[in-house]
Order: sequence, then C-alpha cells, then structure tokens
Amino acid sequence: MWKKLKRPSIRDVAREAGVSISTVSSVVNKTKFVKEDRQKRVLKAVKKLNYKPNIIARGLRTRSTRTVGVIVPDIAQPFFSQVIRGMEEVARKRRYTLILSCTFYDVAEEERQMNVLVDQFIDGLLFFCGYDNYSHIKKIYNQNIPVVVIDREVSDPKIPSVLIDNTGAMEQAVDYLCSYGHREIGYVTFTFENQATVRNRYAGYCSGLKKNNIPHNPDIAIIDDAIRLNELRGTYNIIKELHEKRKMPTAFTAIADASAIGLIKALKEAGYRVPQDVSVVGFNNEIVCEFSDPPLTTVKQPKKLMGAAAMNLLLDIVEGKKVKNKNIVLPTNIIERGSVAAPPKNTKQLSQRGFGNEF
Amino acid sequence: MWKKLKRPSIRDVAREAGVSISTVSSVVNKTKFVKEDRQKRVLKAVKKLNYKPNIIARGLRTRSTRTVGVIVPDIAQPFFSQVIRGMEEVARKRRYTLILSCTFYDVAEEERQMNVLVDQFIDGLLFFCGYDNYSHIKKIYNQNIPVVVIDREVSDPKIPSVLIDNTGAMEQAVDYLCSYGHREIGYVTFTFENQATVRNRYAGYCSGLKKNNIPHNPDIAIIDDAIRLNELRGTYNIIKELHEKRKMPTAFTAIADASAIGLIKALKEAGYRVPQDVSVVGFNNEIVCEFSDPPLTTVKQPKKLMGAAAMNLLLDIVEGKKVKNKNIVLPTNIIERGSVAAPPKNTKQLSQRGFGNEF
DNA sequence: ATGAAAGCGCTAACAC
DNA sequence: GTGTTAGCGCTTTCAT
Repeated sequence: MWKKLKRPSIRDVAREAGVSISTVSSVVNKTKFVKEDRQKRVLKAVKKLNYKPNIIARGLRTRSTRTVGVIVPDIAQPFFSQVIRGMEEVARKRRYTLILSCTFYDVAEEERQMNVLVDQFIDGLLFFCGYDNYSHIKKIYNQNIPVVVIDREVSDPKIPSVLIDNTGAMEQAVDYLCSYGHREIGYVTFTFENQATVRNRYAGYCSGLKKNNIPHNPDIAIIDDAIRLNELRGTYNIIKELHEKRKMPTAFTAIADASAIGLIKALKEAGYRVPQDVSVVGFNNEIVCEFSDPPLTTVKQPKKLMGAAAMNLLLDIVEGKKVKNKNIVLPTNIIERGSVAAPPKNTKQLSQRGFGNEF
Repeated sequence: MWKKLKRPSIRDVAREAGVSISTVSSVVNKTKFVKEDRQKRVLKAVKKLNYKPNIIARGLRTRSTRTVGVIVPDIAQPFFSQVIRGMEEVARKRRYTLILSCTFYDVAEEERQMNVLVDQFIDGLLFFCGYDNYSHIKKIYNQNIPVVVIDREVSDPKIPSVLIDNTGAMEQAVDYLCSYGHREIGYVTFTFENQATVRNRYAGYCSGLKKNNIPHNPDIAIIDDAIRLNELRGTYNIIKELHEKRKMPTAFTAIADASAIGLIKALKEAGYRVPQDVSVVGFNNEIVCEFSDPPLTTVKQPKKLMGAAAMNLLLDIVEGKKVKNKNIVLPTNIIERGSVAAPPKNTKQLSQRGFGNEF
C-alpha cells in the first residue's frame, strides 16, 4: 500500500505561530475574531508550512463534506453531460465538490450507487432516473437526505424536482408544424411503459393534434423500439411501409434528435426530400442537429439551466435555506434550422415519389 | 444548516453484540480471526442496526478514501465522456469512487482543481490536460501522489501515461487514402502551438506523405482556427479559395471528426460530391460520424479502453502493485464508412465543377 | 482470541 | 480574546 507524505496539521501551525490550535482554527475558518498580530502570525505560519486543513477530519466533526452526488444513467450521452455541466458550474461557485455515478439504465445499479454515495459521503444527491421507479428515492428522502430529481416527474410533490413540461413542449412542436400548414403530422417514438418523459411527449403529440383539430391517425403515430435502438434498417422499414400504404404524412415530430436524424436518413434513402417533401422536428437540441443534413429543427431543453437550477435547489436545501418552489418547471422553445418547410402543394404527387435508392 | 440523522456507529454495534469495538472492526474488515459465535453475533448486530462503517472516519485513520479524481477539460465532449465511461467501469469493479472536475480548457483552473482534489480527498489522480503544461503535474508527482496522464505526451517518461500514437494514427489515415489511389491529400487542422496531440497528428500527416513518396504541398495543408471553432463560414472560405486556385486535392484528412464534417458540408455547398469528387477521413470515431452524410470514415481511438487502462494503471500504482509498463500506447484503426472512394478519373474536370450554390 | 486505549486532524463548548 | 479539552468513528498497537 502506497503511503502519503505527512502533511502539516493544525498542531504544526499552532506551534509555528506560537498560538493554540483553536486560534488557528478560528483564523482559518474566520469563525471568531482574533487580534491583528496573532492573526498575522497564524497566516504566516500557514503559508510557511503550506498548511491546508484536512477535509476528512473536518468532515468527521462537522458531518458535512461539501460534496454532492450525481446519479446519471449515462454520462456519455450529450444530453446528460450538458446538464451536468450546468451543475458543475454552480457547485464550483458554491464551493462544493461533485461525485458522479453512472448506472447505465440499470435500476438495481441505481439503488446500489445511491447507497454507496449516501452511506459514506455526500451532503445531497442529484438524481436522473432511468425509469419510473422511485421507491429508493423515497427511502432516502425519508432518511432526511436532501435529494433533487431531474427530468422525471415524481408522483410525490414533496420530492423536489427540476424538469421541463414534456407534454407542453411536444404540443409546441405540433403547433409549430401546424403554423406551416401541416395537417398530416406523424410521430416516431420508442416504447414507454416505464418512462414518464417518453410517455408525456406522446401525450403532448396527441393533445397538440387535438388542439389543432386534427384527428389522431394511428398509422402515422409510430411506436417502435427500432427507434430507440436507432436502427436505421428498422426505421427504413417503417418508412417503406408508410410509403407503400400511401400514408406518408407531410411532417413528423420525434421523441429525440437521434431518432429524427435516423428518420431523415431513411426518408432520404426512400427518395423523399427533407424538408420539401416531408418536414421533421427533433427534440433536445443536441449538437448533432448541426451536423445533420439538413440541419435539424428541434425543441430545445435548457440543459445547462436545468443542471444549474437543480444544483442551486439542492444546495439551498442542504444549507437549510428557505425554498419557495421545490418543483421547478423550465421553459422549452423551438430552434429553427432547416428541416421544416410548408407541406408540398400536391400530396398525391408526393406519395408517388419513387422508392429509388436501395438502402 | 441541515442535520443528518445519526447513524449507528461501531460502538452501537459493539454494545448490541456484547463485544468490544475492535472485535467489530476485525469482523467488518475481515482483518483478524474472530471465533465463530461472536462473529455471528456481530454480523447479526450489524444487520439489525443497518450499520455501515463511516468512510470519513476510516479515511482519517487509514489516509485512504478509495476515491480517485479525474480532471478533464470538458465533460460534455463525447470523446472525454466515452473515456470516462471506461474509467468508471474499472473504478466500480475495484471499488473506488470517482470524482470528476471540469476545467474548460483553462490551465489555471486545471491547477486549482488539482489542488482542491489533492489537498483533500483523493488517493490518485487521472489527468486529461488541456495544454502542454506539465509543471503542476510534476509538482504533485513529486509529492508522491499517484498520477496518470491521459491522451497527452508528457516529456518526462517517469510520469505514467496512457495514449495513442497520434503520429502513427494519422500516418495510417494517409496510407489508407493512398491505398485508394489518392496522391493529392490535403489536411485540415487548427493551430497547435501548445497541444502535442494536435501537433503530432500533423507530423503524422507529413510523415505519411513522405512514406508514400508524395511531396508536401503547403497549399493544401490547412492550419486555421476556423477549423477549431468549427466555423462553417470559415471552412467554406478555405474551400472556396482552394477551388479558385484550382488546387482542390482529391482527399482530405482532418484533425477531428467535427472538423471533417464541417469540411464535408463546405465541400457539398461548393458543389463537390463526397466521396465521388473528394474523399474525407476524420479522427476519433465519435457518434456524429454515423449522422453525417455521407457517414464519415475515420480513425478510431479506443476510448473506453483508454479509460479502463488508465484507471487500472493508476489503481495499481495506488495499491503499490508492481507495474511493468507505466507508459501505455494503445492501437488505433480505421473505421470504414462512406466518405472515402477512389479519386475521380479526370482531375481537370473535377476542378471545373461549379461553385453553384450560395453558402 | 479479545479488549483497552491511543490517536488520526479537526471543531466547538467551555473555562479563563 | 484565547487556550484547554472532549469527542467525531474508526483502525491499530499492545496488553491480557
């Protein structure tokens, strides 16, 4: 086992400065008034010995580590990492350290990680849940450990949360498409038994249609896990079927940007032009939107802001501040790029466009 | 200030089991042999009280927190988050916790963060450096704190590192293009006064040419920060100039995938077809490669493996294991997608293709 | 094999 | 104002 070099302790500083350790503590933590000259002596000793208080020891006394845990399904997904960036900035500003744990969408792992963090370190916990299972969160909430849930609607409003109005946001997307004159609007999503976010976006699609007096057409509301897996082949088959049935809508909304881009690819392969023949809008405003061809018009979630808001909320709770609103809902908006246009004049003609290229 | 509920301590367990605290400690840590029956009593008490040893207190004694710090320029960049994922898995397997710090490419911040981590918590440090400045790393290396540097070539081979052979990898890319018959191979990169990685890739481009007996042509080796900023406009202007000078090569290699995709966009806007008129190969194999049109052929870095290797190396050092090789170089390979083809037959004709579309 | 006790470095209550 | 001292919960001698 490797050994750390011994670092100067508060005792060493006290000896060097010729004062007591509590005086040193008072100076270092600015917690009591200490006379000018002794203060200076302490500071000089601190500098000379390069003294840094040992956080571990301090934590043992104060029962606070100034550390918060973040549990996230997958750090490598741009959406999450952007949100985390927002958290990071706030944490630093407020002088907290951040511990990250990935669960890779495994609920058991979620609970295990949570316990590791809670049992040992953290002052508070920030939680991205993979799925709609909150029993473990309730458990630690009841243990009186500060928790904030992000991007998921928890049934219990006692549990602090930060999210967007997924339903409203998707409604927004449908509205946007309608404003271009679209009346045949499809939707692609993966299945959603246990993810409220995904479910609510679908609900938003439906209510958006209703709001615009468009009947819901199940043929073009596609719920398929080929979308989740971002399987081009699968997406292509879906498009092909729609084409053959002559059911191709003039526009699509999608559960996420990656799905939308997969859809565009399939559409292009099938001989449709985007947006001239079919418009597409994504969801999330991830970086890939810029790289797609055409660039993807999408619904933006304020990712950094979400992270920042969640962290501020959590730290306010940790520090015992009064919080007025513990269930924050953040606004979304449409980012216009190049994947939406008015529907083509002659829809008949559209549906006869060739299925030219092989996939 | 919010207060944690008091958790059972080793004393509570000892009392409950009717043994001494050192017996409890021995049982919990399996560090000494304890008689069957007393062992059972302890275990029962542990379960009954739901006792978890307090890591902070333990750390105070043992001077080890089983925590390692990771310093990274930007967690939201896919390259980094993928590598981190590899680290994460190994850390978990070896029962360490991971603390992440972002520096946003700020060298001062790099040093500050490092100090925060070192002074207070960690058993070891994993370092992605933004730039070629290693003075701070040497400093903590000399303090005998385990450090591993990732993805950067440190001049001092004493400092453990994990990286790829950037020079060789870019040479590989040039070779690959040559195997298709290309002889006019351009390169796009941003400037590289202080990033060895970037510099070495350029060196690889040059040596790749030399190896294939192709003279270096400065007109098509483009070093411009429009590339770094991923400014489409700037990239487009570069392409335009090349076009007007009739100097368009038949292929390009790029410092990174994003740059390559920007290049493709500019090329397409300028009326060139990729890969029929111009081939492009990227670097990194990021997810965007799949989303670009055409999908981007690129040089793959083994990202997860890098993370895993670095973490294993670090923990071996932390735990005082013998390590045979403290400077690990990982292999790269070409991922073939759709952005490379043989050069067009008639280069003259190519250079006369119209500059049709406005940007 | 077990337990008593020292002490890791710090904060905070209390005495001066 | 300043110093003394009692722990925080744990590991680790050192007796027994």
